[in-house]
Order: sequence, then structure tokens, then C-alpha cells
Amino acid sequence: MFDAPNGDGTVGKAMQVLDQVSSFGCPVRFSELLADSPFPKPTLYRFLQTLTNQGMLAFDPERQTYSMGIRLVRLAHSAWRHSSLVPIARPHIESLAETVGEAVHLAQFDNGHVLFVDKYKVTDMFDTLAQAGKIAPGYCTGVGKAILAFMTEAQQNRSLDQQSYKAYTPATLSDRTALVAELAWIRKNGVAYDREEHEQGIISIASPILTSKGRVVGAVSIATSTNRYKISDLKKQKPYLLKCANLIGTEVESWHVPTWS
Amino acid sequence: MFDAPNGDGTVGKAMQVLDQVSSFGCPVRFSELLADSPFPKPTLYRFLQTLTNQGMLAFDPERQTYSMGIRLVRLAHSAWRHSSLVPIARPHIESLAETVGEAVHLAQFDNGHVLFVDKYKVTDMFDTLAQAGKIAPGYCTGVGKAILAFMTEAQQNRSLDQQSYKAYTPATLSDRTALVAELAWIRKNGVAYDREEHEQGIISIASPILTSKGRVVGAVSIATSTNRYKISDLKKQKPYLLKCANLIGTEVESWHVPTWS
DNA sequence: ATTTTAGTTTCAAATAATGGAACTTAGTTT
DNA sequence: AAACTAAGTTCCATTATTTGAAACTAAAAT
Repeated sequence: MFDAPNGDGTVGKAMQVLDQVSSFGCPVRFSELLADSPFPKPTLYRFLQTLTNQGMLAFDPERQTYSMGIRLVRLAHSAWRHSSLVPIARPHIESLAETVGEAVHLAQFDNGHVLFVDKYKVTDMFDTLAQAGKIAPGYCTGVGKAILAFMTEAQQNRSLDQQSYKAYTPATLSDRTALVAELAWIRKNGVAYDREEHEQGIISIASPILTSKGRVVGAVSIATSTNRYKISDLKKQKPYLLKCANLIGTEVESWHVPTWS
Repeated sequence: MFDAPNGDGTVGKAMQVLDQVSSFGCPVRFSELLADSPFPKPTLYRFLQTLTNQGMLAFDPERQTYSMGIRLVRLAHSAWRHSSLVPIARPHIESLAETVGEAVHLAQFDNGHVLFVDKYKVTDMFDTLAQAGKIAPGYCTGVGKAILAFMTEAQQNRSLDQQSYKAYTPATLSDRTALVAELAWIRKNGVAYDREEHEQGIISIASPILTSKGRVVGAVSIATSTNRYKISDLKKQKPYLLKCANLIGTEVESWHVPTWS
């Protein structure tokens, strides 16, 4: 774990350490980090010192534990405000949510995973795993599949390699071949469906957000629960969804277009 | 600008570049960054490449601009959820807000500035990211002064040097001497007041959050507008505020205590 | 067609990162 | 209380990476 070479010099290694601390999800001791770190003791130690100095990590001197630093919150605020799709997409998402009366999600792609960057819910009736900043797998979510389907071949291959293909539910497409077939269908069809593939009882219809040049920059989805609706009901919302995705795509075009690598 | 030495090697320099991009607040071109960067052209160039590779920045190939990367949102989610005071403080802040019927803020300190990490009435992470992550000056906010007053002398001196002492309103304490006198008073009194020092019409009462060992880890404040209340009204809320800060401090103690440097 | 500007690459010199080993401290055990 | 153990920290010669002046290329302006 955490020993994939990333070829980005010292900075890349430091970011790897940040990710490792993040993956613990709670304050963590030096020795715990060392245990599955690719770096030797003094090297890891120095990275932790540097990152703490920089406010990217926080160190609790009483418990001798490291956790994520507060500077990240500041930086992320800036990222969220200015660089994501959020500022452009928000009004469109709101109006879509009001039209269809269901929860609408906005997602971008980050290193093989779906990152939910905004959400508008009209009702609180059910709780999706999705909240902003939360990540979900690409291969078994509506938004994830919608984005994957419209990537360039190079991006797609790279991303398909990053999927875990873990079967969250019986409906999960749990191998690459099945997923690739599904992606072809999605590409032809224009939208992706999540048929309880990530969470039992949660279904969605998702559309990629494309620029006029056909570059995919994110996805929007309408999500609902199986208690209330079926896939066939979501199908009826397709025109609204596509219109919303299209509006966002056009506006993104005339503004700025962040990419992921 | 952006030429303060920070002595943290390559990683520190890269973080400096991140901050610079963040401070532009919008997609920015290489040459704009170069214009007030302490780094020579190829060095800055390589940092931008590395950070983009790492997903800390995003590059728009069509417009050739850099903006904050989506990976930061993911990392910050983790920071916010697990490492800030938020998870511990939330219930206490909610009950305080309900008792006093006014807005309650939770802040931590980050490099001389106040960083709002939570605020009552936020329903989910999206509103929170929109609010949380905002920064304000330390010397002219209730929470800022409350934290400054209870720092160790070393921390305080370092932080006092970082203040701009700009006079936002006529009431702003716009020089170090005046601030130091005020801090002594706050230390004696236990709470800080913001008497329209940052924003005309906004006043607040703030208490530091202290661990049992007396380390200050943040601050809580009750904020209101001068249309509705006066400082003397806020004074009456002091016991509730102190009780809340105290509860948080105690619980932080028995849990984990992130520091800032 | 020519000049200017913005962005990218090169490469030897300079600097910073590296990690084995030794050391210090805190926590156990005998 | 001494001896042991494990966790955290520092040292420093070696090694690898970063550095930036200069050269280059692509694109825009004249």
C-alpha cells in the first residue's frame, strides 16, 4: 500500500504522505504511518514535519498524532468556489431539482473516483452516501459511468485500471468486461443508469457534462429511491436532465474549463 | 509578494505556489503567476506541472490557465470531517445557538488568520464549504482576538507580526499597541468583544476554547447585528457562551487536539 | 515577413533529499 | 531501581533532485 511510484519528485512524495494520513481518517501516530509507508523512517519523519510546518497536517503534541491540517480547508474553499463546476452549475441544478422534484447531484472525476461537488435536494426523505467532497467509485455510480463513457480512450483506460470492481450489491458490474460493454451502451444512449449498483435501493439517471468540443468535465444525475420510483420513471426525466447538462456544458465553454489529469 | 522565505525545502515552495494560485481566486495564466513569483521561470513552470500532475491544481488546456485542483476538495473533506473541531463542537454549538437564538460561529487559527470552520444553521456539507473555509483577519474579529489573547507568548508574537492592522471601520484597533492592550484585557476578562471592528453593524462576543492544560484550540462566538442588539445584550449571554466553550474544551481534551503551527 | 511575447526544454552546477546508523526519550518488565 | 524495549529524533556522508541561465519553439502582434 502507498508504494506506487508517482514520478513527481519530492512534492509528489509529500502528497503521497498527505493521502496516507487522509486515508486513516483519524489522528494517526508516526509508527502507524511508518508501518505501511514506502519511505524509510527519517524520510517519512521529515515529510511529516514539513507538512505540519506548512499547515497541511496538524500535529497533536499531547497524543503525538497527525491529522489533516486546517490549511487544506482554506485551500479547498478556494478550489470549490472558483475552480469546480459549482459556481456555473448551481442555478441549473437548482432548477432541474425543482422541475423533477428529486435530488440532483453534480460530480467531477478525481483519479478514478467520483467526487461529488454539489447536491440539491428537494426532499430529505432518503440519504445518499453522497455529500460534497465525498468520493464514490467510478464504475458503479451513475455519474461515474457517465463520465467514464465519454472520456478519451487514453483517459478511460487509465481510469478503468483504477477501479476496484468490488461488488457492493448483486447488481454491481464487477468486472472490467461488463463495465466496458455498459460504457459502450451509455455512449450510444447519452445517459447512464445506476440500477442499485452502489447502494441497495438507490437508483439514478446521469448525464455527462460535455463542452462543445466534446470534452467531458463532469456529470449531473437525478437520484431517487426504489420505494418511490423505478428506472422507467427516471427515463422520463431524461430530456430535462440532458437539457440541464447541456446548459452547464455550454456555459462552462464560455468560461473556464478545469481538467483533471 | 510571495517572496517570504519559508525554509521548508521543495515542498514548502510548492505549497507557496499553491497559495499564490489560490490568492488569485480565478483561473490564472503562467505569465500572471510569474509576474509576482519569487521563482525563476523554469522553476515556477516545473512546480505548476508537478502540482497539476498531482491534482492539486487544474490546468485548462484551452485557455491555458491554472486553478485549484479537485484533489484539494477531497483532502479538505477529510480534514473537515476528522481533524477540525467540527465533529466535537457541533452539538454544543447547535444547542448554544438554540439557547441564545443568534448565529454561532466556530473558528480556528491558521497562520495569523481566523478560519471559520463551522456555523450553526448549515444543513449539509455544501453550505458548509460555502461558509467554512472563509478567512478573516485575527486582529479585528471577536474569535481572532479571543484566540490571540490566550496563545503562548511565542505564538502570539509570531501572530501579531502577521496582522495587517488595516482599519476596516473606525472602530478597528489598527495598531499593535492598541491590540496588545486589548488582548491583556481579554485575557483578564475571559471573553472578547467585536465592536464593529471588522464590519460595520456586526458585533460579537467570543470565547476561546481551552484544553484543561490551557492550550487554546479555537474559539466560539455569538454574532449579531447592531440593529437588533447592543454589546450590553451580548454581555448577558456570556455564561452560556463560556459554558459551551468549556464543554468543547473538555471533550477535545479527552479526544484529539489538532494544533496549528 | 519580421518582431515580440509566452511557453517549453536543456544541462552542468548547486543544493536539497536520502537513509543507515546511532542516539534519546518514554514506557515496560524483571 | 535497574534493565530492557519500543517509539521518536538527530547525524552526516552519499546520492539524487532541484535549480536557473540560456537556448529554443510556437504563437501572436506589428
